[in-house]
Amino acid sequence: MATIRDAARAKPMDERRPAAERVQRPHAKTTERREAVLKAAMNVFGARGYNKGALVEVAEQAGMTHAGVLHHFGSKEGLLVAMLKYRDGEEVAGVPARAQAEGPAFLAHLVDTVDENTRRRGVVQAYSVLSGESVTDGHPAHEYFQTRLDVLRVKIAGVLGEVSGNTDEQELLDSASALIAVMDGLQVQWLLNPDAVDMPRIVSRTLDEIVARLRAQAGA
Amino acid sequence: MATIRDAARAKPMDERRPAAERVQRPHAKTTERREAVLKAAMNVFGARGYNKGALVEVAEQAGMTHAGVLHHFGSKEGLLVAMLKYRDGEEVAGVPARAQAEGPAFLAHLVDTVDENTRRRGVVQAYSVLSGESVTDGHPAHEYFQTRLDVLRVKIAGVLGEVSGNTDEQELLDSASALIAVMDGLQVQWLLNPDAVDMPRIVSRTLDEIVARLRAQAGA
DNA sequence: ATCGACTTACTTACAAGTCAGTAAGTATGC
DNA sequence: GCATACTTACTGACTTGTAAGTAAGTCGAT
Repeated sequence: MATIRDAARAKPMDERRPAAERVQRPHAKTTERREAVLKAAMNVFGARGYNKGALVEVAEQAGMTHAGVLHHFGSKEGLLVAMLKYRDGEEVAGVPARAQAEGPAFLAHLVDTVDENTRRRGVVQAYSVLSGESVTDGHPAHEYFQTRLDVLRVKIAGVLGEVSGNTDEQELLDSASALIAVMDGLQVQWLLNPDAVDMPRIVSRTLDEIVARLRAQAGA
Repeated sequence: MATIRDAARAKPMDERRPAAERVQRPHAKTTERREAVLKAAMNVFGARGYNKGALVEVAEQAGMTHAGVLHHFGSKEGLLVAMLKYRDGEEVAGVPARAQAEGPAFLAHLVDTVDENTRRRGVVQAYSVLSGESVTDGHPAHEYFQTRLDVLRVKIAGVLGEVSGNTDEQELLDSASALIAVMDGLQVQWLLNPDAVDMPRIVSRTLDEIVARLRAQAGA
């Protein structure tokens, strides 16, 4: 997104900060309106991707003009980043115990999430599209997915260690990588052919296998 | 890409077919030039994605103008489809025995490919970006990836059956889905953090586990 | 072998549209 | 009265695709 030409075009840093970053927040319904925009962004970026998803369409779905969206988030990139953060926050707020759960509970929640996802196609599509796009040069979500995956890998490796009693760090990280890969990879397959792939069944079976093998290795 | 407006704008069907589809192919170096364009397309679409990848950049890398590219492939969509087909053909031609291999040899070749891919970042990136994009509404590569995954799933399930002696169709297809998911999912993780993920090791270990479990089930 | 008819492989120039971002104004809550 | 939450109007950059022209390759008939 950020090319050399963009830098040349940029105006001297004046008061261009988006509304949300400012100190005061006078209007009562501001948070509400911003959420409407963020939800619209999920729809549009999920359906069309970040590059092809247009601000006008996001704005329309939120009931304002595209300039209104830019008023709130400063730039298209700002909107995407805000949307990603919002999504994370919502998941934590909506299902508070999930991310904080420890041990077996965390793994159970992982499988539950996969099951819920079969009824939330839009969310799955947004995740798959954006994580695919994020590996391109200079994509605004690059860092987000990078740290997300790193954090998740370490977290899962830790829990797998707890559950299995295995202490081989490399083995635990590899297993975590494989589990994440199965979940993410299946999403794409499921989106392209929902009838051919039973995500929850395959994920839970894979998880069982991984834990069983880690236990066996720990015992040996 | 194909909207209602396109249909209205379309000229009466005259001689608008791209060069390649015509009967005669006069110039000797045509195939060579077309290949140069297709390779450029791999680079550009791999680095930026299909939506953000511009024809001008493809053309530049191939040493012509964007109108020249359109002369050969008719449209941007035509170029992408041709590129996808070319890639498949090249793989078969470059490693003739690979796709046709049966039984254990096929599985060994899968792992070999993963290993090779660690030295072909561009190819991996193109595949990951485009397969992610392909789940969006009306993406030109949607059908390509849909059938590619379906074919691969059935093929792998068949080979897993041969190798393990297991005859549970559902189980074999699930295992195939999981194996494909691991390979595809790891690619994204590897692209985002190459040092954190050892693709060949994890894939071959996953494959071993899958075969072992299918054998155990078959024996029971 | 070579001449002429035709096709191919491009180029430059343009059309038409899309998109993010800016500037300036208005209305409304605080 | 002042910042906020917008809107309208506009700009400029970039897009794909088309039209028209030119040079060169190919081929059949001589």
